[in-house]
Amino acid sequence: MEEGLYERIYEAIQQIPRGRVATYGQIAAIVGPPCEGRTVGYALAALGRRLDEPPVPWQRVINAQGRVSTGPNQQRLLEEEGVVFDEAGRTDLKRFGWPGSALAWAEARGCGAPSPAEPSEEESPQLRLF
DNA sequence: CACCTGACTCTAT
DNA sequence: AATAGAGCCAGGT
Repeated sequence: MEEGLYERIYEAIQQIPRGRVATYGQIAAIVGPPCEGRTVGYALAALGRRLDEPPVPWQRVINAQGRVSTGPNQQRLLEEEGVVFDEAGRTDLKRFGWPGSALAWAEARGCGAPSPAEPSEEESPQLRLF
């Protein structure tokens, strides 16, 4: 069953937990090429004319600058989920960014099974929620 | 079948 | 830090 590229994008977005945000680029990375940040934006733009079930939490997708792309309404929806924005309308992706994206990305690459021999482990991308 | 639209990201000034 | 410009794809009419 061949689903459109947009469908895969929607599913990736549906994996973003409440109170957490992901960037367009992040979603694109999860879906994989030829999906790019803008493609995600295009897919979401098309959402306005489609009712999906379950609904796609489009509000949790923001741009790489940590700012919403659709206007103050989206920001308000996120604030109701607990996401905090500063006066410049930016949020700290280190705190509210969806950390699960890295895992989803690895899965998409078929790296579900960690290799027994993993040399370079000197520098871990330690995700600190603080 | 061709044309048009659309919610991004990066790099350089 | 802010602004400007270039690159790119899928879906609907």
